[in-house]
Amino acid sequence: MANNRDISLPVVKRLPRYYSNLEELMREGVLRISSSELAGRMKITASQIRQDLNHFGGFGQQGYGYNVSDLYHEIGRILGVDQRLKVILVGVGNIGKAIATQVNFSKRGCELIGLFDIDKSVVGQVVAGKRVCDTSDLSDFCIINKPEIAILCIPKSQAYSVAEKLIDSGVTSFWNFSHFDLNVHFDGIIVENVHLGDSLMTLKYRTNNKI
Amino acid sequence: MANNRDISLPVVKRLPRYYSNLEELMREGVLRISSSELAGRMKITASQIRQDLNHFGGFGQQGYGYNVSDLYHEIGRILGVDQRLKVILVGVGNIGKAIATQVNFSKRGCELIGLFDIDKSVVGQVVAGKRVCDTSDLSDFCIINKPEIAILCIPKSQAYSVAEKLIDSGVTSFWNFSHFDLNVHFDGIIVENVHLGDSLMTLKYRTNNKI
DNA sequence: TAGATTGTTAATCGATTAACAATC
DNA sequence: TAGATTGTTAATCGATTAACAATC
Repeated sequence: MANNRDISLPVVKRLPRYYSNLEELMREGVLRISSSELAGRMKITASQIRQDLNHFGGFGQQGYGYNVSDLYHEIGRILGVDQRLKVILVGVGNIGKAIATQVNFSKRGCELIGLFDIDKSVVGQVVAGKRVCDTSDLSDFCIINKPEIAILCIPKSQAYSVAEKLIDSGVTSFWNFSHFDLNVHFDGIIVENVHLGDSLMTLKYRTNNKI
Repeated sequence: MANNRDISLPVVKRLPRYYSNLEELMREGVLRISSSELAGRMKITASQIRQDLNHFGGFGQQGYGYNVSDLYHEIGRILGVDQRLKVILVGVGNIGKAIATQVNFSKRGCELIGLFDIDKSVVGQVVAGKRVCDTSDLSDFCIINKPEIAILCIPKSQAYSVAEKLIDSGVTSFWNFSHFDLNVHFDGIIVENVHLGDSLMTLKYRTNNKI
């Protein structure tokens, strides 16, 4: 079994997909599954499934396959679904509001502990059961509450100064919905980008060129 | 110059990033740039930039580099920013509303021509300047108006039947925000997935394991 | 035991990086 | 012309797939 640090990003990105497929199988009442059956369902190869899982340990049994419930819980553990990582969200506009209310944080081992906006007309509003705070309180809040993850739903123009503040206050991980390239401007941080505009343009290109 | 069909997905996914970096350079008034300067800005290699661009043609000049404005417009043309691809959105909940109002469709060569929801209390509302229609009108609308792209912001449980209807009515491309695996259930369609939950879990794993 | 299927090593494939001749 | 930098080919790296011995 490899050290978790050695796991490549493509493997990590597939873990949530395994997890939700196993959840589905549990709901269907399936007790065991072979790598090739699961591969058929997910339209990937059985080899890849066995390779991926064996990065984390031997969860299967020769001649039998994998116990669905066991594997589901193992992957849940790997993904830390029963953690309680503290998350804050900055920028409670359309997207921010949607993320705050729509994403099931607790199911994924996160806890949304603060919402921030710079706009005085938004500050004080209650979103997802929480009062939106003023961005000027951001640093103090982070130093006291030590959130691990910040969600950025702010305009590109504000991203640099907000990220700088957050990094100075100890935040290292960003779920970045802003159109700003955090990795280019800061070192040693962890970033997942959700660049909606880029995603749409990629889709458009593929639509035009049938790929 | 390769046929557009031969362009690999990793290359296609980088195009929007080149585009927005060139836009930025234009704003800064930079007239020319070498592959290594651009590489420095984007934290990628100059080799990759030259490889990527040469899939589409020789846009540079030996000893000089690339003309920023020319390259910007070439990539815009490749991405089809002055097209008017017809897009519909199904599921006007939190996320759907945010996408409809926040994404700049016209800037990206798209036109949002219809919004649909199954919930009677949402039907009739005006979102992004458009009246939300009933999902029961979806097939007729698509047969008449022939949208190329559908945005799915619906629950997993509704995804199969909605996608089937859309495919039967001629839609081939999906911007999929639902937690449903379209590619597994339908062949020959083009899908860009935005699985927010998966993205958050990936970020969490990376945060826990510092990768 | 025989059959099935894993865990793991080896082969292949594809993407990225390096090198350099072409050329502006 | 000399210097710079591209376009393109070759080398490397990493991820995926195939194969098979181990074993339940």
